[in-house]
Amino acid sequence: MATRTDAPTRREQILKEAARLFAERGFHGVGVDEIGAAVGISGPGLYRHFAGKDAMLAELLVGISDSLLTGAKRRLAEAGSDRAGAAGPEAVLDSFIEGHIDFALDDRPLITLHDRELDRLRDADRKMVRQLQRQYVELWVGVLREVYPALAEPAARSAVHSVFGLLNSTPHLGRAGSLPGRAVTASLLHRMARGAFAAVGEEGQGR
Amino acid sequence: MATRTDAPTRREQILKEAARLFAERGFHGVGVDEIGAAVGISGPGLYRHFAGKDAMLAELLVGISDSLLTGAKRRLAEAGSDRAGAAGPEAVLDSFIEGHIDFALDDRPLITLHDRELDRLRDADRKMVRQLQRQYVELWVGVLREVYPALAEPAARSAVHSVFGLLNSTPHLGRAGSLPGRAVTASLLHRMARGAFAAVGEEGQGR
DNA sequence: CCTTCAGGTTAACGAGCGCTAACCTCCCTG
DNA sequence: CAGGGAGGTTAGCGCTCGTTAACCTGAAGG
Repeated sequence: MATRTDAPTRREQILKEAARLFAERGFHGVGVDEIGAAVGISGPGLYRHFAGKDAMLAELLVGISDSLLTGAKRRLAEAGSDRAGAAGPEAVLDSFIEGHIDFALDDRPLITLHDRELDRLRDADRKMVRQLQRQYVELWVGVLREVYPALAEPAARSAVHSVFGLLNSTPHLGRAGSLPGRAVTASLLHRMARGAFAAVGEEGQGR
Repeated sequence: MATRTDAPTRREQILKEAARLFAERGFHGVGVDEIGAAVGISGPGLYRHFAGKDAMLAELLVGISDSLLTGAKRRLAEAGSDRAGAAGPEAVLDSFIEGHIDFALDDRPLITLHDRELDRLRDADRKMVRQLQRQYVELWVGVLREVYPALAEPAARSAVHSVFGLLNSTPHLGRAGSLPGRAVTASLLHRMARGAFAAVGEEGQGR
């Protein structure tokens, strides 16, 4: 039933290494020979698995966006049928934040690619990615406006984008695993995201 | 005494257009012919003004980092001798945030380059940029820990980087000037930044 | 009026890179 | 045991792109 068979296949190896290299040196900055070398084969052997370099980037970016959106949908559904039948929108928002942080911490190369190399896609793929991204944003906006009903929609959308910027800052935090521990970092990011939302959601706060 | 004479010279035209193009399509994604065409001359005429394409990027990135650092130093000094002789650290923090937002809103292409193409520099330039960046971060960390003395230094540094991510999200906000007005956006970003800092600065906040 | 020089121009070279062609070699199946 | 396809290999083509070379030109200065 699942589209994948069993073990981490060659394709996935390639995708993983390509993601890392693209994030490190940029899409144009890495050659197919390097990607091949990273998985033990050399150069054009990649073309047995992908139609071209562009196809790798496309599959990565679509995969990222789809994964984020799917995760958010799942979390929304789970919250709707969690315990008593209706967990508050606050819980959903926390769940969204948690999911995004997990992604940002576990797949840092992907999160880097996500907003860096999108323009290198051909039109069809780029539109697909953007549509998935927009759906993801809309889920956040909807939940956010449930938590803070006074928040206007444009402001909510801007706030969501800004919090994405905050959460996606993980690549800049520790160049070489100097993070003070994954759980600590996750908690810090989570509190900051909630604080940022609260600051725009609760209007009329002077100082 | 100033290193520049008077009017926006050709060099500056080139730098401005190069910044825009690099931000749009990436350093490797734009050719020298395009940069030349953007300022009315064609192709290798650029080499009368710059040693090469790398030199343009280097000058841009060093200029950005230096400008941010210089601005922060000035704001810190101004606050120290502002009115009564000692404006609170909160005012300095607000001033830092305001300055960074101005930069992020006025020079979006540069802010994009800032954390996107740094790895394409040769070692000497990259070290210079990183040193300037670190000094800038340290100024923020110092002020932040004055405002929130309970905040440990690693957490403060992470928080600063994360807020940079938040403030630097401006390129994702409105693709084509769909922002709800510059002042409104600036205010929103400012409140979110303060809210994010407050959330980590004031410990022991349950929910 | 001749020189000089800043600031252009076009032609062309050389390197790098994506991709294809042609070939090889297991392993699996009938 | 034939054979065929999956998954490699190396050689090489063609194009792009950064950079250089050689040449041109108009304006300032003695």
